[in-house]
Amino acid sequence: MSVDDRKLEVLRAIVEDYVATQEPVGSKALVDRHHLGVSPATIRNDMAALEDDGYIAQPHTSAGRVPTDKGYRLFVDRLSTVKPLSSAERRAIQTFLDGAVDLDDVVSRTVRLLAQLTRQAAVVQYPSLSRSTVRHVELVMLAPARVLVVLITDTGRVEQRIVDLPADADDALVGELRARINAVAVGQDFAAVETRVAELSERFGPEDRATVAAVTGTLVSTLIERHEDRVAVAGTGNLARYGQEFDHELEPLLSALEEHVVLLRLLGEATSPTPVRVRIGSENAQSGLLATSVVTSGYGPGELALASMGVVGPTRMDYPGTIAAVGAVARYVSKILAAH
Amino acid sequence: MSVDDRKLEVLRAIVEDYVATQEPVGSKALVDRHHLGVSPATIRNDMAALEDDGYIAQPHTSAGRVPTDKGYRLFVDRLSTVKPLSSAERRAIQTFLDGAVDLDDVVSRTVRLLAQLTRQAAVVQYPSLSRSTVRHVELVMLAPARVLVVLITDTGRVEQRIVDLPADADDALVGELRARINAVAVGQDFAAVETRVAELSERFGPEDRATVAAVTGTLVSTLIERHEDRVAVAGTGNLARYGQEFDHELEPLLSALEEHVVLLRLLGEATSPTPVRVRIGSENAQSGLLATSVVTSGYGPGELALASMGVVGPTRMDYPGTIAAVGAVARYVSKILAAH
DNA sequence: AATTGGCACTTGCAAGGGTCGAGTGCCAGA
DNA sequence: TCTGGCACTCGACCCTTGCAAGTGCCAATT
Repeated sequence: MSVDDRKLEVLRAIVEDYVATQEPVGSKALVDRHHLGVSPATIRNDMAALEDDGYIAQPHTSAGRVPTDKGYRLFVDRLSTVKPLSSAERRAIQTFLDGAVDLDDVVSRTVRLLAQLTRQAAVVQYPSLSRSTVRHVELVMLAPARVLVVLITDTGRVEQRIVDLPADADDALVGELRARINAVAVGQDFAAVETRVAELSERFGPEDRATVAAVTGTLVSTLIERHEDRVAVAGTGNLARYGQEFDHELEPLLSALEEHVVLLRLLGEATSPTPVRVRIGSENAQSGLLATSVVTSGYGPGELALASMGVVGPTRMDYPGTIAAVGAVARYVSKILAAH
Repeated sequence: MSVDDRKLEVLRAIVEDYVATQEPVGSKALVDRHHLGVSPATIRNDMAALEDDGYIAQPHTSAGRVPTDKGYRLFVDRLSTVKPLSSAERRAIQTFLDGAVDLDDVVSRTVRLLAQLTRQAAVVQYPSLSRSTVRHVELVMLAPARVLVVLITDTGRVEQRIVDLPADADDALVGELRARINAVAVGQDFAAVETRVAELSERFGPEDRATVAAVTGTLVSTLIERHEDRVAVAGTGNLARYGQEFDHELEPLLSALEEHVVLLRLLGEATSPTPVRVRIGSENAQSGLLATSVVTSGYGPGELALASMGVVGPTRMDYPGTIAAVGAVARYVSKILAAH
């Protein structure tokens, strides 16, 4: 085993021990717990080198070493092996998710499942409107000058809005409008709907154009405004267990978890479902989250990821286990959505 | 001023000082800060009596006194005067809530507003399905054997469910079913809908009854299952600020705030919008919430409260301010709902 | 050149001990 | 019924000390 290899092995051991014990780890404990075939003094030299390179640090002079964000990054990228889920966990995923009745249920079950599996805070984004397509648009007259617009997407998501019309409308007009909207919108993604629906009012007589514009305008604004999607959060209590660790940082963290805008940025842009991404500590560049790591994965029925899910926890988390859990849940949810 | 009156005055002073300083309050500090016209020794006697009666307690022998749950209860019931909101707060309520575009928006704005005003965790129940009435039921065919059921209530709430039919249906059947359901359901409360819709299948031919039953069954189960309403939570981070106080109790508290079932029980049965209710510490009889008080108020457009809102905080909270804030927000939201 | 054992050094942490001060309860006197 | 005085209790704080973990460096060994 070459020297560099051993240094990496030492880093791996430090990360694993530190994650397990939550205490700075020294050279002696390291040789005791892991059967590296060398003496503590040798390890000390390696540790000094690792510290020079910025992978580990000591909280104070006479303490053991603690991994830095950079150290965790190296660990995640090159040292961790995928930890397969236990069969109990696998079963938990199935039984937990198979009972879901609709999209809302899938999301709320998923977020609770993730929180429970990882014992951390979980975040699940509702499938993004912007990447899904329209399955149906329904117009319901509530009053002569009031129409409910219901938008149904191919992911099963439903959005509704009430429109006050500039003038009274009758069933015939609404019926025609419904038919025309669906004719141009069904099966299209949202960007396409936006342009195609805008051209609709030309097909109607001048006296109806204001009404048509009110309805299509609402539809388009629903597409745009709700573009910033909803997210579900669970397991914030799990973070309190690490209370000591975050110390006084807990409050901004909890606040951040309530800010959906922040969460969406956190979940980031999901492009394809497969790879699980990890953002560690300061890589987040998000004020309340400098002491946390975020493990995310895209998910969705097809090749494209419609949304993201992930967990938020302390940087000293069990990365292999968390990555495996997030990946497995994302794959399973994707399968469920595809079957729908 | 009679002796009993002074004892109550002492209790009031203790509660106010303790809430302000978060530290046990002694006899000397009491006479200094409040101009009771007597000496510390006299206060001590009163305090001893109050302690005998269980209104206050000392954490340890040589410390000052702290109110007990019973003491807070007496304070809330008889000693606290309503603290009018500042004009800034009043304005905040208006500007914050007036921009709401739909029911979801009203609820999410309300919960954030409450959290901000009281600097505690806020909980708002969505207007209860069970007490509202049906405004419209819409059926949308998604596929020959698949129908989307959309339920719209008079509070503007929309619930949807997808039904897989036992056999293919055509537009005519769905149209007739839609008409009949609306004929018997619109304007009715949910209990009535449940019975009246059940009788519907008799009006259809035997070959369609299974289809009708599938749709009406789904409708009814939506009424029942979604009966347990959704709640919105905000401001959990505010609780972390009291971290020391709750000590290790923070985790179960956060967990409880994620359990919607627990929250709904906490919000309790709202019967009429007006009175603000306060549950103090052990009165909650809810495991994670023994160190917290809950201030709730019903709200709704009419005389009957459709739902509840409230805040959760430490027992040592500013009761007059919190009660005023919750009451004012509840009244304002009720007004908004009535105007809708 | 890499590894190792030894050794001096640093430093946080826990325990012990002493002082301080806030606060109490009680009692005698007004 | 109230008040001043007094002895007492007990946690908070500070300081010291001993301890143990862990380090860095160096000379010796392989």
